[in-house]
Amino acid sequence: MLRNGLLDSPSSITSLINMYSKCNRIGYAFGIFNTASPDRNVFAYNATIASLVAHGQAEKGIELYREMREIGIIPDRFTFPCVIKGLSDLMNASEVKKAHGLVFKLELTLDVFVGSALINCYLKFGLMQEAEMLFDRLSTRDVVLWNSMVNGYAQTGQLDKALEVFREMCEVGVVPSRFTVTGVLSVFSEMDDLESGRAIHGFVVKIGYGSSVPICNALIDMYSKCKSMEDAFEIFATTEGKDLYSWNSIISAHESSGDYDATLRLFGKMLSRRVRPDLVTVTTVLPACSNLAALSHGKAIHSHILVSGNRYDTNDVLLNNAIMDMYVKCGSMRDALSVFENMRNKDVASWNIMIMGYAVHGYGNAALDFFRQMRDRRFRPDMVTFIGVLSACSHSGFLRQGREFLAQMESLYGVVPTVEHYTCIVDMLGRANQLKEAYEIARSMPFESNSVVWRALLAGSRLHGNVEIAEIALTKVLELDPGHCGSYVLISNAYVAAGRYDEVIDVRDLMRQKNVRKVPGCSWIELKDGVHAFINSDKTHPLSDRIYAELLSLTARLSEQGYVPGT
DNA sequence: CAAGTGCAAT
Repeated sequence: MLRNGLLDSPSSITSLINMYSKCNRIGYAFGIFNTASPDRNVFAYNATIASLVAHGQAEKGIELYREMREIGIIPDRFTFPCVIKGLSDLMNASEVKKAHGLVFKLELTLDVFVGSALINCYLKFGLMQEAEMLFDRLSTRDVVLWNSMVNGYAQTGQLDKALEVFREMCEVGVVPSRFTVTGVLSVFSEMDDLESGRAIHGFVVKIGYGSSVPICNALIDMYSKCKSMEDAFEIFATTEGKDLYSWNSIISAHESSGDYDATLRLFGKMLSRRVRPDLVTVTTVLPACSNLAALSHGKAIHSHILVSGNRYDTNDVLLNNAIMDMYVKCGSMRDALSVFENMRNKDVASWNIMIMGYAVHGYGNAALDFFRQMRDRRFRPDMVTFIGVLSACSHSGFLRQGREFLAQMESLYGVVPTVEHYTCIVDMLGRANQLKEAYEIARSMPFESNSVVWRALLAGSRLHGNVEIAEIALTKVLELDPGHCGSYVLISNAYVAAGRYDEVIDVRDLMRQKNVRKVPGCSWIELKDGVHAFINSDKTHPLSDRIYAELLSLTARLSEQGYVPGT
């Protein structure tokens, strides 16, 4: 076509580039731009830069911007919005400052689009004063500009400021748009302010935005963050044309309310409705698998990620951490390790997950080995790292090293110990029957003690049948957390271990008096067709006879190996 | 010839 002279004018080239860009064919758009080399004017450059930036290829777009500057093409008011957006994607603050200087020189500062791009960029960089100054100077502040300010404050966590700007915009008579509403709803989600969220919901209906999918999505999220699940589900159920955000929002709502069964169910429903999950979906669903110890579901999601080509960024650290954590919590350190070893980018959390995994599965040496490796590769251990390290010492009985780590974590690594670290130490000493020292630490540690610490001490006392310390610990637990039924069971077991059966009855009485009920123990077992929940002594499962038979033989094999259950 | 803002997970 080009050779035939049908598209020989610069304006047709620009139109063609725009057409391909709109159809998401940036390869073609870029190709047209490249073949049209003698006819490249500012229009062709603008269209191509815009296309590249809009499709996440800011690097290439900025390259073109530099090229057009070098050959002496003067950028115009259409060039800057996409160039600034591109520089903001690349987090290149110094180039933005330069571009801003050029905008000033070319007298384009009063253009709303250029101004808006600059404002958004400064907001993204957290340079609030710069953004405010530009905003104040623009005389024609349209609703888009107001939205940028409201959302900029919302996204940087300055919630009060976001609401202040929102009120100001309403006062000067600018009618909120759909974009305003979603931003303001996110503020109320973050503030856990159900009443204000409901008020916005009312406004949404009144002004006729009720069928906007993004607004419904924001409402789902607001209601779920404000812990009103019924409302969240109601909105979801009535949203016409649910998109990826709708599904991700409702899945996340169930995940954060702790309903992991429903989380997985909704994920399956989403797939059956042919809505394709993305990185956000899987990073929300994986923890649900972890919590249910649903290894096969987790593995299925992992496989789905691996076979989905470029759909997922398999170098994403958070995604890989979620996969590793799932394998750790489902008990497969081997799979976790293989993910860890194949990760190109690792962060402190990646190491922490492995250390904690080895710790709780009883591989104390492996945990400490990973700690040393992480340190040698110049990762800075943090609070969580030391929880893992101390848990490793506790679970594997490395008393000397545990004490050493606690003593050195601040001086050598700059991590100030917290109650949780002391709890690990109390737990460690308790398991090792060093109950006096454990009690001393629980009593005198430099923090307000909490029930978790005393429960750790109680668990240690039970394990070794130390009724005296168990009683002290129980008193403390009940003082700090009166409803905790596990404590009654623990002390009851301590009396059993000490042979003081008459007092076991006292505990049952006490529980009755305090109206405390033991929540039945529950375990999960994964069979071919899914995860099954078992409540202690539950005989309702269709296969319970076979399962209990299997459990009995398992227990027998365990005791042959010298394992004595601590009940 | 053509442009700027929102909602989901860590």
